[in-house]
Amino acid sequence: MDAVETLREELEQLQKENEALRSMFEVMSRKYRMLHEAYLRESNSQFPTVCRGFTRFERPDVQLAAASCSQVFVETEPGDESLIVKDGFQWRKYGQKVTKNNPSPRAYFKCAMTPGCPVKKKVQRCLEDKAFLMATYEGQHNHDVDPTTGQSLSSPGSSAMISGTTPTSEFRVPVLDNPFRPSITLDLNLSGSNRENSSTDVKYKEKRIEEYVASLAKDPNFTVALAAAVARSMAEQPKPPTP
DNA sequence: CGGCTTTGACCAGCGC
DNA sequence: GCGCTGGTCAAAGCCG
Repeated sequence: MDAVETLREELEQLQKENEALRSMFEVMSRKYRMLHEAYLRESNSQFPTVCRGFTRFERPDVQLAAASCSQVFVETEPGDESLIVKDGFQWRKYGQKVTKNNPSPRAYFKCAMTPGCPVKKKVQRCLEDKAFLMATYEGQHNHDVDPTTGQSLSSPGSSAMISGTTPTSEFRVPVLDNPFRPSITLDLNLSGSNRENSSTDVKYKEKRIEEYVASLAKDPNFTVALAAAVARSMAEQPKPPTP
């Protein structure tokens, strides 16, 4: 009988923790919605300025003047194990390593469109969600996009969505002028998603929430990450009218 | 045959 | 000084 009682206590404890986490997540979601609404209001009045550094650039001069280091998250097809990010440029792979914190190998690429182009990129599967590839761009292209491809420019700091080349979706976390600035990723679609409600899935959700809350508590750049999430949300919506 | 990818080796930076 | 880790090099193999 003691075992049953112990289990019951553990269950109650877990329920309390679950409730606490749920409350925290609801607060997060509420704050996200408020920020998102404020962002939409702001972007309606001064859209190009607000979006600088995030997901939508329309002007090539803004693209070329943008930051020299950025990260892109690219969703891949299920079962696609390759580390190829289609971004309109030609890349030569020069190395691959398995890093300490991620069992997936990291691939190293150099821009191969012109011999002297200094741009490099690193591509690694996202640890939290293996459906995503994380590409880190360093440097700036000293040339324009290959006109034969007809694809939009996607140099570091620019963030034009790649049209017609890939069915993937992506959002970009700008690292601005500091390439060593840490960044975190947020999947704010967690609430209200259509995941199955199996027990393993509930545990998965709880674990994810726990991870998010922990990372938020530790990371002073929450605002940056939240802005990136807003940018992602913007990217998934129909393009707002430009003035 | 030339260009690209793969992969083991090598090097530099950093922490202990 | 040593070991660990990330980044780069370069030889070998593959493919069109």
